[in-house]
Amino acid sequence: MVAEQAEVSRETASHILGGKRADRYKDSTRKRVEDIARALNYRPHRGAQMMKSGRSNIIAIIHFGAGIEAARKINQTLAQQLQKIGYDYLAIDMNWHDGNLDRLIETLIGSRVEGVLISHIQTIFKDEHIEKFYHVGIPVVLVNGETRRHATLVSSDATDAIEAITDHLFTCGHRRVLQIIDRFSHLAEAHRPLNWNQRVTGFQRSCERHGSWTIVGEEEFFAKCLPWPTASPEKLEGIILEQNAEDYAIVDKPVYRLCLRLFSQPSLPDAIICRNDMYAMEAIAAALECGVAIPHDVAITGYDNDRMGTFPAFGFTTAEQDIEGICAKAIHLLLQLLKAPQTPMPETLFIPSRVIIRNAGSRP
Amino acid sequence: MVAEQAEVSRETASHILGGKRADRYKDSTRKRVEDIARALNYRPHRGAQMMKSGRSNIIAIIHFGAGIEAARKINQTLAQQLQKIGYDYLAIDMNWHDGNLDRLIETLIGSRVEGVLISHIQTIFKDEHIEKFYHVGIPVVLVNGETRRHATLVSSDATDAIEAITDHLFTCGHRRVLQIIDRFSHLAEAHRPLNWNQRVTGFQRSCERHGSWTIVGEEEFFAKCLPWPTASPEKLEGIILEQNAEDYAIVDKPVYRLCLRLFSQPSLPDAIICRNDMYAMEAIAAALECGVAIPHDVAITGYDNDRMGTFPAFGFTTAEQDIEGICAKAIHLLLQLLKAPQTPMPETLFIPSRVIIRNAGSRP
DNA sequence: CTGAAAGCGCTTACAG
DNA sequence: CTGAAAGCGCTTACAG
Repeated sequence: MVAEQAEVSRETASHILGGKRADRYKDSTRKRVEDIARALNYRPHRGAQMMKSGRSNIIAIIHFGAGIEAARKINQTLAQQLQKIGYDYLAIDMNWHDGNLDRLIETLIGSRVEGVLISHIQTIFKDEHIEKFYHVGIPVVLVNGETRRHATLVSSDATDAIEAITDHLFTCGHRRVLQIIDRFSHLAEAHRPLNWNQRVTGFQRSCERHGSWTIVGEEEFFAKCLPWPTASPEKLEGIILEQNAEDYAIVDKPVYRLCLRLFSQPSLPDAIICRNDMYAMEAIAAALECGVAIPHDVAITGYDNDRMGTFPAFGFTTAEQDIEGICAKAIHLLLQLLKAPQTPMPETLFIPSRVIIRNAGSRP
Repeated sequence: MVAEQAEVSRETASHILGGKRADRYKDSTRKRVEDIARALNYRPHRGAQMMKSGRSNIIAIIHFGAGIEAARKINQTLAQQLQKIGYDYLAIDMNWHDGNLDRLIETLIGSRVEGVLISHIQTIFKDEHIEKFYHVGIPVVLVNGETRRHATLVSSDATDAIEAITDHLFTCGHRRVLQIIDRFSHLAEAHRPLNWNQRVTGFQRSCERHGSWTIVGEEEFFAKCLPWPTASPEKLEGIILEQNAEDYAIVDKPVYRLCLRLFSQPSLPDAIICRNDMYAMEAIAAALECGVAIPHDVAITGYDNDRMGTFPAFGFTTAEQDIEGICAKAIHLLLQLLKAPQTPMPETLFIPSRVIIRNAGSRP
């Protein structure tokens, strides 16, 4: 340590600079030490502090998909809330990592992070990875995304919001409402993404109340559903159009491509429910390109309340997650686990979203 | 250390697990130690390692504005390139920090980061903050943004790109080209943002070659420039419209608002050059709202090559930064500084951007 | 091929 | 009010 070299005492400096027992010392001594420390540009060594105290005071925030506004806001909110209660955080953007998830986890454990928050977890991040944290006693809480063993998930629930949006569309006079989604109906219920289940359930509930619903794949849709039977114009109908899930991983702009195809057909649906605002913008870009008037010819809705949707020219109906609420809950659970590792935790904890009705969702 | 407790030797474990002198040991010993370590879930303590070796192997990446795609890509590229050469990184999103920049810097110094990369530095981050790193011998390299004392800046250069874009617009037959920008002409040359200078210079160069240019504030523009004098229709003219710089900080969607006002005028410019693709989208949103046809009535151009601009419906001319090149250069300089702290460094190092011509920039 | 020794920079009781 | 002692978990020469 430098401070005492330059002056007098030894770990007196530690007391004074550490702040804990600073009051026990004479003002003169304290001042002297502080001055010297400043002059010598002294900074405590974090590694040494961690080693002694045994605590790092660090929570890792592992996140995916910085491309989505709502996801960014969640990460930011997590970080800010952690800071507010005095924790430091270590932000890990999984998009920045070229594979080697194992090495990352080793690093985090080696850094002695005390807890882990994972937002919008993706399939690369598996049960066995969470397990590594679990083995060394580091609690993990998931924020939006999917469930994993040995971790609690706090997530927004799209069910009610999608139901309300669908209701709204039918109420506005739309007859045929299309929900575009990636394909998971071929998997067993338990293997379908949570969010997928929520969207489909909410949609179905509304459709059943107003009319009927079907679920079809993309090819089947174009082969059998179009052109629409014109028999009963007053019949209300919901259609879930499943695109190949790989399209979402591999193909750039999957919804845009689908809509280009759709909008070149002679008969259109009245409204399209998109998975989120980013995809809603893809639909709108396709509509503009094809000369389809929004919302006159087709209404579009999204999810997430992106900035882009706030322009009246796009202005689609959407839903907003309770970001503060989700983050607060997740951190609360993590803190509980930190204090009492054995606390029984729910597997999932859902928080509803708020619907935002905008003009592009309704007939003008 | 756990491994030896369970088995035999003591710092033999360190050698074997550390990997350095592992070859010196008998296979049997090695295997035994490794097995035990695995069984006991041993992870070296990063703090302790750092303390001993005196090196952290960590570079901090401090970044702003995750809302802009190009900025995100730069941060990601920096991180990946650092990893490739064996460094760990610590990502700091300044948007996540509620003030308290001093505390952040203390933390970083305490973490013994070996170097700092700051991308898209903003005004809150001042010379004196950089100085703190400088005092303790941590080199700082800036990536895009502004210059600071004791730091080298590696940045894209917009000059040539803006000149080429302006040239292109004039060549396409546009007469009156408007560049929208925030106001800095009232400051002395040295205090204007680098990027501002580049944009204005590139624009002026092109205008001087094709005709003339003027620079006006927003109010002055609406009071004096409109409606356009119709005297000489073949005269080519560039106008730099300066909005109040505070608008960009305080007002949401400054370009959108300006364009709403502009598009309600009886006579329009032929083309509008926006600061980046995000603002270009604001202009487009305003155009759609006002029934102004893009690019027929007004052509729009941006900068940064965002995803949104790749849809044909928006498809504005833009420019793409050489992100790989910028990052490689920045890291190269940082490494030099790490090896030889006294290496003389240039104050700034500019890397040109590549122009991408798209339909919305030209008359159809 | 393996172990004893020293020390990285700090903090926390404890004894003056 | 202040200092001597012990130890956090590791690594790196060095000596067997």
